[in-house]
Amino acid sequence: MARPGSKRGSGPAGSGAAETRAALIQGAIDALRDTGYAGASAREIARRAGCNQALIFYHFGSVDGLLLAALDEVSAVRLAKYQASVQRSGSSLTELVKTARSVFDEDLDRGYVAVLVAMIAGAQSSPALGAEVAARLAPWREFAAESLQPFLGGAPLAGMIRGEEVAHAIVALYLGLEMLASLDGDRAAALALFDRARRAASLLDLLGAGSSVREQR
Amino acid sequence: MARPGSKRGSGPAGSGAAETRAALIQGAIDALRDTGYAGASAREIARRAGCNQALIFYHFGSVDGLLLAALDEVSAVRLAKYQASVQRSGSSLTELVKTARSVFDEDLDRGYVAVLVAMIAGAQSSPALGAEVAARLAPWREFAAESLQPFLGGAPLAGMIRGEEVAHAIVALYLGLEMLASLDGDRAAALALFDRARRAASLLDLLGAGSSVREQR
DNA sequence: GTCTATACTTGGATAGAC
DNA sequence: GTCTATCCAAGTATAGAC
Repeated sequence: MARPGSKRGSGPAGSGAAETRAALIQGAIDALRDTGYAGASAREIARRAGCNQALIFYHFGSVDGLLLAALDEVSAVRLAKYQASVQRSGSSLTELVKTARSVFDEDLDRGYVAVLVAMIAGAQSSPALGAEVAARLAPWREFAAESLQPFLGGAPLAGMIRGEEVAHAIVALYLGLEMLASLDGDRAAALALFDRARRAASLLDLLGAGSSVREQR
Repeated sequence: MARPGSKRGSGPAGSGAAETRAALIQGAIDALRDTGYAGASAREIARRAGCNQALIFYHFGSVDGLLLAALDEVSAVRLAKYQASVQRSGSSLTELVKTARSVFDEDLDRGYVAVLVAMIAGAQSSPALGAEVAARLAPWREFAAESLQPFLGGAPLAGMIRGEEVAHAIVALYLGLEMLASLDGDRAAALALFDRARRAASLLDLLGAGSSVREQR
């Protein structure tokens, strides 16, 4: 079952074109997480991927092209996981917050949100990159809005808040918490906030228990 | 009143050492705001300051040294203004939120928070820089906690929230809103949030009107 | 204190051998 | 598809003239 067209395997494990692409993308994710956009150079990424710097340009055209592919990868993986987790958490706001907490925790471990933050920050250096990053952030924003929507329809707070506004705030808060956690090297403050939110949520769940929380219209 | 030691004035207006330092700091602020940490190179900053690239190393030792001086400048200027504004806004939460909104608006215009965001993001590239940035962020966090403290003591929500937690969330939210606004090139979503918060605050002000909102102990 | 000139390093990108 | 070699642009930093 040896793959054709691969003469030797000094690079990434497996050494087909797909494996090389995957290794480069993972190298880009690691570099963005550990050193930010400024440190995510072609040579640094290739070093982490264990292959040659020229391959970045062969497979992705440019460094920014690779970084955007890395962002795509992160977005796809995380969005799928988030959606599954949120669905599993059912219709209770308390459960949603608990899910958000564990997801945040895993994000910090894997550096997924760090990648997003680094790319948003790096996007300042070119308008074209900014547009690409914005397009990739859009699904996250929609997802936040959709996850919150069931709880805003007939909840006790109805009329006081609008879905997109809350979603915008949640996304901003998520990004900001990641920045502070990475700066401090300490996620305790962020996790404490999630715990506090969970308690507030359980209160809201109680208040809305008999009312129309689960109603559609 | 000609200053000694300055032979000619092709650089910044005035052309004393202090003027040059100020021009470089302003150039660094502009570069960080417009192009992020990755784009804030010695040559780019010097171009914006209208003077020579070598002067950065003469006056500040390194590019990072200048960027930190720029962050110092921003921190000092903004903190002074914030404190004055918050004191002027008195003891009503509604007024505090209104103040926060106008301050946020001005920050986006001048790019002050953009500088902070860029430096936090850029700090990923070196642990030493991270420590310096963290130290400069500390006063902002303390200020947020102090501003909120009068409203958390005996407010209706007392016991549900702790000051440092809220302050942490506010700072994170502020940073995140700045990131999203700069990415979108549109601050409307953020401003709408401030308006929503103001309405919520006026509700809280009403609820706490007769109670111990202003009590010290 | 400020400039020019320059040394040196790193980064993006391509050509061509294999 | 991958590697070596290389070009060129841009970056940090310093030396030395003025």
